[in-house]
Amino acid sequence: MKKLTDILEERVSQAIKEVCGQAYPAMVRAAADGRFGDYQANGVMAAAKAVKSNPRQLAERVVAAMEIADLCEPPEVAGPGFINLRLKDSFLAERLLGMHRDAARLGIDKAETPKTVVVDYSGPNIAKEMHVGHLRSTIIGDCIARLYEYAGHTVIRQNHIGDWGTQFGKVILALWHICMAENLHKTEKPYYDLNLPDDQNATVFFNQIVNRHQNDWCADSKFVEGDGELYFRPFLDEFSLRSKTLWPVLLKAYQYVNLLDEAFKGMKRTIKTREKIENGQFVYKEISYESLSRYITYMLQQGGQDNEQERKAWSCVKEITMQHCAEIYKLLNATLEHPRDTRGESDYNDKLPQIVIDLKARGLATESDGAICVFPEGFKNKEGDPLPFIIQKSDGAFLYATTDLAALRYRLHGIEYQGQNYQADRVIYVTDARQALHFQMLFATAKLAGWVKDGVVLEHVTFGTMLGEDGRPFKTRTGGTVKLKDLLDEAIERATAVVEKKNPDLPAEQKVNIAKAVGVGAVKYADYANNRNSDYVFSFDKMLAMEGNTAPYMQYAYARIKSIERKATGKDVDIEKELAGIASMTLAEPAEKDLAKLLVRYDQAIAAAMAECRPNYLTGYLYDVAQAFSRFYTTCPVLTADPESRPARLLLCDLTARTIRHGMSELLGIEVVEQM
RNA sequence: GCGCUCGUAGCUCAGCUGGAUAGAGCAACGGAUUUCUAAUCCGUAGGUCGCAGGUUCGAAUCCUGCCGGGCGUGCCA
Repeated sequence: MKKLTDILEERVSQAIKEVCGQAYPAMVRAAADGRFGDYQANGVMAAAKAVKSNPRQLAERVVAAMEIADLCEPPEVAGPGFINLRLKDSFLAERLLGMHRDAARLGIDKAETPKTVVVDYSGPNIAKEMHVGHLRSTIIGDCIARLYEYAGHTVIRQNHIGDWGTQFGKVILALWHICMAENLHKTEKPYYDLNLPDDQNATVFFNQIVNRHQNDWCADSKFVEGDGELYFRPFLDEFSLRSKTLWPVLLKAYQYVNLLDEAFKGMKRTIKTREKIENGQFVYKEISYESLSRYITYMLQQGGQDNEQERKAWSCVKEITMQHCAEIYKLLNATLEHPRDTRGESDYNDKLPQIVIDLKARGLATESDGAICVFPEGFKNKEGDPLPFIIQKSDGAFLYATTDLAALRYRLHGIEYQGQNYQADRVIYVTDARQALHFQMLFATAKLAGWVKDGVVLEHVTFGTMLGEDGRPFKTRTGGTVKLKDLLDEAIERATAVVEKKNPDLPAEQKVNIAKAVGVGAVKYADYANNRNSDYVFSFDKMLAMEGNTAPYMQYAYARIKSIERKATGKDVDIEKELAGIASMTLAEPAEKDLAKLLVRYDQAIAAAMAECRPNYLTGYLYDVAQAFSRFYTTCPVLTADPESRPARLLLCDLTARTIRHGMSELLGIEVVEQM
């Protein structure tokens, strides 16, 4: 079905055009106040100004010229020139029935011209657990992807994971430590399980570790010293089979390597390493222990056969991390589990030099203080000088600006996705607001480079910070970052307690499912319900409250409807038959009418949420629906209603349930439950 | 300094390209349950929309200035 507001807009605009001799938008909106009608057209006042006539009189003439009797009661002119529209019962009924007939899409059409939309979101880092900082990007991005997909566009999700940086040497080292602990120190407690000594004994302790490290390295030799063929390679070969159990160990070992790195700053310890040279021979050299992880990173980034173990280790770590992320995505109901949706920094690695070469060749990038920079117009630094977008550091290394440029070019020029080639019409980045300047410069640079065709939209969808109840960034009591898993587990735990209290007689398995839906749903919904631009205060108590604009409230409304459906047969009500028999309906009760009028606005709510990538427009709408339903529920009995009014009430229940289910489950990725 | 962003009821927040008397929830107070899940509903009270100008028939919304918070601002991401 055509969008309701579009239909009204068209009719009123047509009348304005007839009266004024020129087109002006009718600006049809849902009425601010029910007493003014259902919709109001605000455009006449602006049109009156343009044609220099009295707005009230113009409105009268527009009303006279308007052909809308099939849709609305006779329109009224009010105030300075508003036109108030009240939907005819017959038209309202027609819309409701149209929604009812279209089970899959609730009467909402797909976009006439489907676009290719890239949504870049979540972006976790390798070898780290997802934490609360990833929550907003993941779920807001997911909602945007779902919205565009539902609207009929081709959505390409891009999880731009942080899998290529200076920390990878450390991660590989951590993996190696695990391997050595398992093979050479079976009887001892691994170092990464030990508490570190205090300052006094630290030097001795750390020296022991380096010595052991050196000895281990020498011991792991089969063909030549330190080739890692004895232990490390077999370890890596079997890694996949054990990845699940190794994940927590890796996290610990990685932390431990970080500690070592800190501890060895300035200690001037050296350690032996090897490097393969041209003729196939190894050369050995001593490097400072401090720089070991950087050295491994260097080897990794060199690529090639000689550094195969580093690459293998790296890909093992990537695999294990993505398994962890997939679990979180599954729990969150984020549609980002498929490997094709992940394309991280490393995928662009070999494209980076060319990006710099191209930009230099076009004269866009220049050298400044040793770094290669683009200076897009309009960006200034503290001194008022042009602000650089640095694409290559003075030491020759590339940075995230370079990677982002490569990724953007890939998205604009040709994406390989499910065996087809796409070019993005729209690229949406979902990251926190602190990166706004970076993306402005990124987009400006891409435009300077001529990569962005006319009509292509680059968009940075920002969001604010999650705050604790003290109003400061959300942290654990000890000041650490909160793991996403822990956060969700706690939400589920709290929800379990509520379910247990409210509905102890449900089967255990069902209670588990309800607690998960309610707990995770509460966290997601609370985030969605906030204007994404503002920082928001995270509170379990508020989001799990059953009152107010919360997931449980929505889920409860849905469960009540399902309960009516279950009880129908016991009261000799054949819902399907009654729904099928509806040809027209009268909605006598105000609560019925209010609910009905809200239901036909679903298309508008989705359009608004999509236009500005604001999930809170959708939650706001769904909350209105749920509230209207709750009022209806208390004043209008359904199953025991008169045979004349019952079919309409059943229809309202059915549409409410489907709207809530669709909005919550399909668009927000929040499960609804049959009982709670 | 400059840029971005926020400032709305005691608290947490909505407010959809400017639209009529600014809305929810919590907290407070009062009411509703022999009837489909009271995890609900109804009512009362609570606001100089940070401040001051400006544009407009009309401003929480747009513009300017100021005040206050957060973030960013050349080799981290």
